[in-house]
Amino acid sequence: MPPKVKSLEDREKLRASIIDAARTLFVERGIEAVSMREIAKKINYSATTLYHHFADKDALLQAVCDEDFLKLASRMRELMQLPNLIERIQAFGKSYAIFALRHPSHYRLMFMTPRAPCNLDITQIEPGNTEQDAYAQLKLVVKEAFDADLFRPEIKNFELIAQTLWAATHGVCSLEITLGNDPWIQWAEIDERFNLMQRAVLRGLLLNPESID
Amino acid sequence: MPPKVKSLEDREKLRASIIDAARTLFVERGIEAVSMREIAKKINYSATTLYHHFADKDALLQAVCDEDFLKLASRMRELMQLPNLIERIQAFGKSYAIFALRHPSHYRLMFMTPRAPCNLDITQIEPGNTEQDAYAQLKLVVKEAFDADLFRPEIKNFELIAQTLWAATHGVCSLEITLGNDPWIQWAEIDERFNLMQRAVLRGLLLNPESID
DNA sequence: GGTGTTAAATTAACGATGTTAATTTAATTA
DNA sequence: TAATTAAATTAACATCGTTAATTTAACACC
Repeated sequence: MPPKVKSLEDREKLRASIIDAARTLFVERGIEAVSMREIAKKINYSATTLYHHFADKDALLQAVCDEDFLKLASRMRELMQLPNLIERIQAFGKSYAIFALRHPSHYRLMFMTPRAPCNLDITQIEPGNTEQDAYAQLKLVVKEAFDADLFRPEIKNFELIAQTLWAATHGVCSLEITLGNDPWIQWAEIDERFNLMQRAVLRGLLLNPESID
Repeated sequence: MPPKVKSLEDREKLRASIIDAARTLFVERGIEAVSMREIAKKINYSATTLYHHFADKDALLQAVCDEDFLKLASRMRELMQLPNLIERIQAFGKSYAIFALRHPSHYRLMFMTPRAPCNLDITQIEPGNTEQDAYAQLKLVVKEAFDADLFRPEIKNFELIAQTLWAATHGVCSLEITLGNDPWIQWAEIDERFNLMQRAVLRGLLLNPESID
């Protein structure tokens, strides 16, 4: 018994519920393990209906990621008001890590899965827009600190600094996600690992490393 | 026209050729995009033959990874003779990164794909054996440097240091693999990113950071 | 109020996948 | 020569992403 002719609002609602169902399942069991049919069944629709809202599974995945990117960006945005620049950078990293470790499957989707080079065509997110793009925000803080000569002078490129800070936190989080439960490694506590990484890399980048001791 | 009754040597040879074909295809096009039938066709066998040598696709994948882990470990092993401890640590990181970036799909298989917690049952590799386990080697160098009091004294746990060094390099490499071609980010040169990370994190960990300037 | 038109959903179907069952082939053993 | 058995094959199954064809029902107009 198919209903008919929906308002634009209803269409939007259905689209959102598809995304939510997809995310829940992706996060629960991994992307490849979830079929379009399952996603559809979860919201009591037939599989083909999904194709009226998304071109294919990849497009649906991209939509899920988009929402998550936005959420991450808005969470990050709250930290931008911290007055002390270095504290702001530290809080930024910590908040990012908490997001990653609380939503490991989201994080895997977003930053650990090589996908078609971030389909700029499909994605809704405008790169560089600090409202939407967490990386753009990181660049902003780092640039401020860079302009205030807080970093070692031989580093000429502030974007390189941002990328290094990002990679450091990403390294800790993604290793934890991939191998955190692996008996092969006797992992130290994740907090210890994160803290040491953050302190070490900052000490190595800052002009006055003792300022964070 | 099926041949028949193989010597144990022949069996081993076929097994190896399956692994090689699988690796080649996995690396070329990614794990999920490659079917058992394709792997089989590449060596002129039917798909079911693979199942006489590997329980399923995952077991075949594990076998591919095992070989790669061994290769990585043996490559690392050559560096262990460098006399200077810090140079050895640096060379270790560099060699690791070169491996990761030259064989991104291998690397993805090995360190970026959450799989059943490193099936200690299935894997051939003995964790801790420095002949087979690159991480065990890293621990060894780091412990030596730790015992020589090269690191900051407030860091009490040498394994934590090893894990931080690993995460730093992994962060740079895995971001490059996932997003290196993404127009969203204006990446600095990968060499720059690697070098800055290595210098920064070492400076942050070492008792005498100026020793690497 | 009936009649098209059209959007939204459905069922049916296609080709490909991982995997299993049943079968064939041929070398070894008795 | 006959029986056994390992190694391979072909056939088949259920499921996947996806497309085509079809049905359902709300609206616009006469």
